[in-house]
Amino acid sequence: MNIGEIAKRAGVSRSTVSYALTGKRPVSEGTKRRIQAVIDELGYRPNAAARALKEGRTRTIGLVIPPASRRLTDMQLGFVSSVVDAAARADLDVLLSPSGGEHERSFERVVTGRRVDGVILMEIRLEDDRVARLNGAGVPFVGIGHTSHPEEMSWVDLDYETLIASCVHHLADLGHRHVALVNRNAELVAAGYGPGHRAQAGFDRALAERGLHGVRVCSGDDAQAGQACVERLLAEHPELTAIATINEAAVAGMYRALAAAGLAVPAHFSVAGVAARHWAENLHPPLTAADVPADDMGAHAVELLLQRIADPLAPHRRLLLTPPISLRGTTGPARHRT
Amino acid sequence: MNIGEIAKRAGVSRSTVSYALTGKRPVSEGTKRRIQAVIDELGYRPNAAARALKEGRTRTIGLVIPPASRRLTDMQLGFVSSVVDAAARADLDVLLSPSGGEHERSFERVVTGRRVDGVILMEIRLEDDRVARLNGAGVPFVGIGHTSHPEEMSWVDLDYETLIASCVHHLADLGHRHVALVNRNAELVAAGYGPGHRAQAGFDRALAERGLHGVRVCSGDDAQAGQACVERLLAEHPELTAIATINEAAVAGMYRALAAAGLAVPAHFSVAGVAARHWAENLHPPLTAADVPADDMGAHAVELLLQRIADPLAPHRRLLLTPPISLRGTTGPARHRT
DNA sequence: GGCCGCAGTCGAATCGATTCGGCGAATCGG
DNA sequence: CCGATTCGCCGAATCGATTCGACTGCGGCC
Repeated sequence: MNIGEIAKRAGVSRSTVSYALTGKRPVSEGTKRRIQAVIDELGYRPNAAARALKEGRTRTIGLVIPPASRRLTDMQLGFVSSVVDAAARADLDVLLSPSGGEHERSFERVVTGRRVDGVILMEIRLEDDRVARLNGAGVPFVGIGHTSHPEEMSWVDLDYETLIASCVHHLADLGHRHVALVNRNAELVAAGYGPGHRAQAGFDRALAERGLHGVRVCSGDDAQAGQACVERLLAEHPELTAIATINEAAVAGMYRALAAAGLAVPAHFSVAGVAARHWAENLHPPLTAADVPADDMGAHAVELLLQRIADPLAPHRRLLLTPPISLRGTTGPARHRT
Repeated sequence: MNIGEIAKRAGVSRSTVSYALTGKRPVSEGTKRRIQAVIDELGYRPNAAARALKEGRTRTIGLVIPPASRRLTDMQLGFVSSVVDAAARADLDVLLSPSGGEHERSFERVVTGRRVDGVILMEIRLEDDRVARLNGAGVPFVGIGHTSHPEEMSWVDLDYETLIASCVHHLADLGHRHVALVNRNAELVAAGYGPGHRAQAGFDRALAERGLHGVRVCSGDDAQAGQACVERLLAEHPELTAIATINEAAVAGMYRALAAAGLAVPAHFSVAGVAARHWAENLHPPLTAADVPADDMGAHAVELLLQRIADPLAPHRRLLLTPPISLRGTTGPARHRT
C-alpha cells in the first residue's frame, strides 16, 4: 500500500498522486476524484519515514522531560499536557525524551539523529550543557525555563523572582516579620535549578526592601518531606509566622506539620506560594498562590518553537510571565506564636 | 554529514561504513578504526528517517494516553514514566499520542502512518474501537488494561475484581457490615471503563459472599469531588462504616469529609483501596491499599510489545497482577456510628 | 496561421541509509 | 603450482515518498 500501488490502480503516475494530495500543482477534478476513491478504498497513508527523508523534516517535536525516576510535579505534568495538546493542534507528534541520569542516549538520539524538527526543554539549570549541545547540533529549541544567559536562547518562563517577592510583600503587608522560603529539593537547587535560585533572589530582595527577617530551606518534592521540613523549621525558628514556597508538592505536608504544632492556617500561620491552579485549589485549605498558567506556557512554547523552525536565524524571543496571586485564604494577619 | 561523506573521508565505500557500524559483515580492524575516527571527528549519526525507510522499522513505540484535558492520575503517570523508562533501556523512543476527544488525528497518524513499530494503549474501555483499528492496521500493540474480550489482545492489567473483593473481605474480617465503593468518575464508568466495572463486580461478589450491605457511587477524580461525594454518602447512608475505592485522586477529599463529620480514621471509619504506592504513602494518614506496581507494569508492557513486534503471529500473552494489600493503618474494627 | 502560454500529466532524480551479488587478492591444501 | 575458499571491500538496487524538467494538447492572441 504505497503511492505506486495507488498510482497503478488509479491509472496515473506516482507524481500525479502526490500532487493530487498536496495540491502543489494543478490536477484535474476527475483525476483527483479517482485517486481519492482508490485511497479511501485501500486506506492509504503516506509513509512517514519516506516523507521525512525526502522533505527533510519529521513533523515531530521532542519534549525533554526530567528522568522518569524523579516524579513530575503537578506543574510539570501541566506543561507536558499542554505541549502535547498544542502540538496535536498543529498536527505535530511529540517524542518524549527523558534526560539526565542514565538516559543520555535518548537525548543524544533526539538531538543528533534528526528525529525531530525541534525540541522543547524542561527543567533547565542555570548552567545547562544541553543548551550547548542543541545549539551545536543546530536543532531549533525552546525552553520552558532558561539558563543564566537569557539571551542565548528562546524561552518561556515564570518570573519566580517577582512572584516570590510579591508573596513576601503580601505577607509583609499583613504584618508578618519573620518569613521562611521553602524551596525545591536540595540536589536540584544545588545543581543550579533556575527557579530555585531566582526564588531565593526575590525572597532576599523583598526581605531587604521591607526590613524583614527570613530563613531559606529546601524540601524534598513530596508531602512527607514537606512535613519533616516544616517540623524542623518550627522547632528551630519559633519566631516564624509565615511561609512562602515554590514547592507545590510539599505543601500538603507543610499543612500537616502546622496542624500538628497546633497552628491553624491562616489564623496562626500564613502560607503563600507558586503552584498549578488545579493543585492549589485541591489543597485543603486551598493555597493562596500565583496560578501557573501551564496551558498557556505549553502553547506558547510550541508556538515559539514553530517560529524558530520556520526561521532559525530570527532573533530569540522570550516570554516572562508573572501571573497574579490568587487569594484563597491561607494568608492572614500576623499573630505572634506563643 | 551523511554516510557518503564519512565514506569519502575514510576512503571506503558507503556500504563498508554501514557494515563497520552494524557489524553485519566482517570489516578489517584497521578500516573500522579509520571509519570510527572520521565519525568521531564529524559527530556523525545515521539519519533516522532514512534508516527507518530502508529497514521498515522506526525504533519508536507509540504510547496512547488519555487526552490532555483530563488530568492523569498518579497511577497513570506512573505507567507513563515506567514505559518511557523501559523503552529507553531498550533504545526505543516513545511517541506520545493523546486519544479521545479532539485528538483523533494524532491517533490516526500513529496507527496508519507507520510512524511506530508498535503501540501501548492506556485507559482501555470494555468496548474500545481503538483495538479494532490497531488490529485492522496490523500494528502490534499491548494494552495496559483490557477489553471485554480478553483473548483478542495482549495486555497487562490489575485484577481489580479480586483486589476490591480482597478489600471488602478485609473490611468484613474487621466486622464491617455496611461498605461503600467509590468508583472513578461517572462518565468514564458509563463509557465502559474496565477497571470501574470489574471493581463493581468484585465488590458485589464479596458483598454476597460475606452477606454484607453495600452502596456504589462514582466520584470525580480529584479531592474536591471526593469530599463532596463522601459528604453525600455519609448523609444518605448513616449505617456505613467503611469505604473501598479505586479512585486514588479522590481519597484526600474523602478524608476531609470524614474529618468534617467527626469520624476519625481508622477509629470510627475505615478506608481501603487500590492506589499507586507513592500516592498511598503520601496521603495522611497513609492509605491501606493494594500497591499498584506501576513500574513493573510499564516494563512488562514494553517487554510484551517487543515480543509482539518480533513475532506478530505468536499467541497473545496476558498478565493479570494481584498485588497484596499493604496495611498502612486506615482500616480498623467496625464501630457503629452514633 | 503561427506562436505563446497554461493546464494536466509523466518520467526520472533525489533524500540517506541498508543489503545483496560479485570481484580481486590472499590463503590453503594436495 | 594450481584450483578452491575465504576475507575484505565495492557498486548498485532498494525503501516510498517529493519535486523538477519536459512533453502534450488546447485555446487565445496578433
